[in-house]
Amino acid sequence: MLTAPEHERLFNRSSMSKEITSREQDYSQWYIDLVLKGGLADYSAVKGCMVIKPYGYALWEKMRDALDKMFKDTGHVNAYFPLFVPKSLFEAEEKNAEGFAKECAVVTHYRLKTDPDNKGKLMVDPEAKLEEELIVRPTSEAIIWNTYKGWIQSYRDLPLLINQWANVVRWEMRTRLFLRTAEFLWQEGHTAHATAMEAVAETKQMLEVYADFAENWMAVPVIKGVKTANERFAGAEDTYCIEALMQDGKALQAGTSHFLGQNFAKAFDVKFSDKENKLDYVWATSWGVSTRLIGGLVMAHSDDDGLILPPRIAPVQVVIVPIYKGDDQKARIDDKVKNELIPALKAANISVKYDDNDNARPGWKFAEYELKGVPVRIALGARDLDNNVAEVARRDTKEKASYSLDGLPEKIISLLDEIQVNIYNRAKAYRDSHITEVNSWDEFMQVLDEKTGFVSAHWDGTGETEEKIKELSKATIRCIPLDNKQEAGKCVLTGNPSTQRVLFARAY
RNA sequence: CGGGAGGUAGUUCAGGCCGGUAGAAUGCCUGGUUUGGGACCAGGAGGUCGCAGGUUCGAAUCCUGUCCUCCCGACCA
Repeated sequence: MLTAPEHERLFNRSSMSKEITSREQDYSQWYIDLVLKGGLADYSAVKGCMVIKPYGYALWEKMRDALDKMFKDTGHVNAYFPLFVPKSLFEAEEKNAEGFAKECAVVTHYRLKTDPDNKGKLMVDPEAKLEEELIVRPTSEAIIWNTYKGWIQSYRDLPLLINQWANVVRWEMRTRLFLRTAEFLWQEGHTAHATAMEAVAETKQMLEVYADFAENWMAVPVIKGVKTANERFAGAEDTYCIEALMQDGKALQAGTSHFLGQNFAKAFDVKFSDKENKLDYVWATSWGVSTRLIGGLVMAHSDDDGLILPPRIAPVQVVIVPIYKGDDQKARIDDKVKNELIPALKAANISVKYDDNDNARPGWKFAEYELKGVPVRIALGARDLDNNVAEVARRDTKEKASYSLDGLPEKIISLLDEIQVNIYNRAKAYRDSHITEVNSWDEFMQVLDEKTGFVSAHWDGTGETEEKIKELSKATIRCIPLDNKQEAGKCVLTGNPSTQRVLFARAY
C-alpha cells in the first residue's frame, strides 16, 4: 500500500519524464513529441519557422553528405545562387510564377529608421522603397536560368550539371515541423542539355538517385512514379517523384525530379548552337529533396519509445554506457572502452559516444538514447568485464544480448548492417501490405478510411475526375508508378474506360 | 486565412469565475550516499505570469489589441 505522497511522487515522476504520446492516442502529437523531445528541432519566435537543433542538423548533415557524394558521382557540381529574385525575372516563366505566386515572401524596402512617434522602435523607412520588389526564392529556376543564359552558347557548354544547397521560403498557411515550414533547407539541381532525350534521361537518373538514397540510406521504401498533370511542378513537362508511406497510412512525397522541356529556356532565351551551327533552345531538368525527408524518416520508423534512426545516417551509431560501483570499477571499464572498443569502432568509421557522465544513472541513459534513436547501445559493467562480455541492445527491436568482448567490434559492425536491413524490411512490409487494389467506389472509400495507405485503382485519366475524387475523399493521385502494368478496366468513380491503375492516398 | 484550445520557474502544470506579497512537482547548483531500466538525503538558486495598452489604490487574475504554438478546415513539398 502506497501512501498519498508516494502516489503523488510516482505520478509526478512519470508525468515529468520525457513521456511521448503514443501513436494510437494521437499520431500528430506523437510526431511533435518525437521531434521536440528527441532534440531534432524547436519552435522559434518566427511564425512558421523552426530551429533545427544540433542533433537534427547532424542528421541533415549525414543525409546531405551522402546525397552530395551521389550527385558528384553522377557528374554534378555545386554552386550558389542568390536568395532574392527580382520580380521581373520571377514572372518570366508564367506557369512557374503562377504556381508559386500565392506563397511568396516579398522584399519591398531596404532600410529601417527610428520611429519618430515611438522612441526606441523601428519602422520601415518609406523613403527606402525598392524600385523593383525582390521575391525570396521559393525555388531558384528563374534566377538560375537567367544566369545560364550567359553561360551557354554552344553544345560544347552542355550538359550543364549544377546543384545548389540552399534555403527556400514558401509562405505556408499551416505548418508542421520538418514536413511543412515557411523556410526549409534543400538541394536543387538544375541542368541544361542539348536534347530532350538527354534531359529526360537526367530526370530519371536523379529519380533513381533519390530512390537509392531513400531506400539504402534512410531505409524508407519508396514508389517511383510520374505525377498527373494536376500534381505536376509548375512549369514542368513531367514530374517524377518518389512516394513513401508513413505509419499512419498517409503518403509523403519524398523527392521530385522534373523534366522541364524547353519552357525555361524559352522564357529566359537560353539557346545553343549545335554541331551544324543551328540554334535551338536547351532542354532542362530540376530536382530536389528537402529537410522534409527528416520528417518522413521519423514517421516511417519510430515507435512509442522514441526515434529509430537507420544506422547509415544516425549521427551517433553506437553509445556505450558504463555501469560501475566506485572508481576502481570505473577505471577498469574506461580502460577497456577507451583503449580497445572505441579505437576499434572508430577504425571502422563508426561514430561512437561513450557516455560516462556521472550525473545520470544507466537507466536514465538507456531511455534517453532510445528516445534519440541511437541504433546500438553497449552496456558495460564490472560483472561483464569479469565474464569478458558486454550487453548489446539494438534500438529497432529492443532486443538485448550478451556478446563476448573478443570480436565485439566486428559483431557491432554486422549488427548495424542488420539493423539497417531490418528497419527497411519492416517499413517495406508495412508499405507493401498497404497497397490495396480496389474496383468500386465503396471499396475505395472504405479502404481509405479503415485500412489507409495507397489505394490502387483505375482512373479515366481526366483532371475533372481526379479533382472530383479529391473533393470526395481527400485522396490525391500520388503517382502513376513507373513501368506500370497496363490493363483494361473501368474508372473507380466514373466507370469510364481506363488503361491502368494509379496510386491514390491521403498525403502530407 | 476561418473555427476551437493554449502561453505562469529550464520542463510539465496549478492558481484565474471571486483582483490583495508567485505555487507544486521535476530539472538545475552544492555536499554526501549511489549506479545492471528514468536513484536517495540535506541545503540552495531560479519567474517583469507571451508582449503592448487599458480599468483599478492595487492586475497572473477583468477589458482591448497583438505575437507564438497545438488541433480541425481551405492552400501547399
